[in-house]
Amino acid sequence: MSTTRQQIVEKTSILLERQGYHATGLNQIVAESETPRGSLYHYFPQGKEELAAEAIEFNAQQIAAHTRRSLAAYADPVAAIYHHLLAVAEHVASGNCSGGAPIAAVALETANSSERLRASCQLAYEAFRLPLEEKLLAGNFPAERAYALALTITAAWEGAMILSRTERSAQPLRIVAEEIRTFLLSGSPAPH
Amino acid sequence: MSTTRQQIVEKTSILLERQGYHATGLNQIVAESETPRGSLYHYFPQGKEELAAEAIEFNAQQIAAHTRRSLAAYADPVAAIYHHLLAVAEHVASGNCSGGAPIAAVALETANSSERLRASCQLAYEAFRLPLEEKLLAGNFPAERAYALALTITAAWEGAMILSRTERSAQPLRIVAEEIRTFLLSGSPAPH
DNA sequence: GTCTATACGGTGATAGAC
DNA sequence: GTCTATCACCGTATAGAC
Repeated sequence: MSTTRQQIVEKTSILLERQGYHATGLNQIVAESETPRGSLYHYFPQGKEELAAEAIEFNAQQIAAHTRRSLAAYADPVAAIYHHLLAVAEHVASGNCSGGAPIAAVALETANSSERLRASCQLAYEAFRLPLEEKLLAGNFPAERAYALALTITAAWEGAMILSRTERSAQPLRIVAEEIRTFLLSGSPAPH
Repeated sequence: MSTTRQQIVEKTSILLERQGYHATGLNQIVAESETPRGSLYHYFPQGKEELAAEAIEFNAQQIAAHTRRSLAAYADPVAAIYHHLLAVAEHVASGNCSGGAPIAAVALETANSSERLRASCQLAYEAFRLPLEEKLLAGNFPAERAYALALTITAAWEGAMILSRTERSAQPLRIVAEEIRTFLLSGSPAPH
């Protein structure tokens, strides 16, 4: 797989996360990824929409993989999820981060205007939720509970990302991580 | 207060909710609000940013007022919040809605590029949270719990809005509403 | 595969008449 | 207060040389 192509996709995913779809121009992508101008339409003949769709799917797979690795640190699903969320919160707080809320901006901007990008975002949110759901299932949460809880965690975390970015503070992420932990504990299946 | 001016602000708030900041052009605002082209820079001499800031604050006050009215229907805060969220979910499902997630798109797009709009969004999120917090306080939740819970509800609901828009289904909103109810019940202060 | 040049539409914003 | 005309700029996308 071409390095140039991969560089374009990765840089695009970062810019989309930070600025959203419409604020991210192809000129900026070419400039900041330091790739040849002529390569863009060579690798992505359908233009910006095709590139954005691929960047979103790339971003989603990266996050899903990272989440699975992170959750493997604890056998107990509640502890695993709690520590995973706290680690993400501190990573955001440290500033070494594209922004948090990896695809929310694109999802909101394009849900009504591009079926292709909407579908990519839907796949991405499933990719975010699945590692959580699997971990809860492995910890003996019933299937329906695991689904509803994983969906709720995904929603609460995405919302907390928005609040933290808006307030320029990791505090909302930290608070929501605590509340999620409390909630999961209150509904944990009895150990046997 | 001038009707023309108010029409511009209201239409802008709808378009920002549906499309975000960069996808919403001044031409579209003028056209769809059916206001005179010359009025825009007459009422908003600082241009698009000033108009957007006012639209966000208008939207926030509207939602806060609606939330307070809606929460007044039940004395018990858990029941009040639950029924309020369900009503919003069905309103979104009905389609008579600008989109849900009133300011999330703008918040994400502008958090890193416009201090003014970031500040407006921060105020808006406080306006969303306060009615919930007040209701919980009135129901004898301790102050710190009321704050953390109201913040978490705000985050989870904003995230659920994004998921529902992306999936084109009110199901995420309904599920998250149920989970929030369960969570609040598990942590309710003992009645006396 | 990559480059340069360019077409063409739309953007926010301004000037000046009325 | 409102209208029209116009500005300079930037967006995506394309054509054709190399």
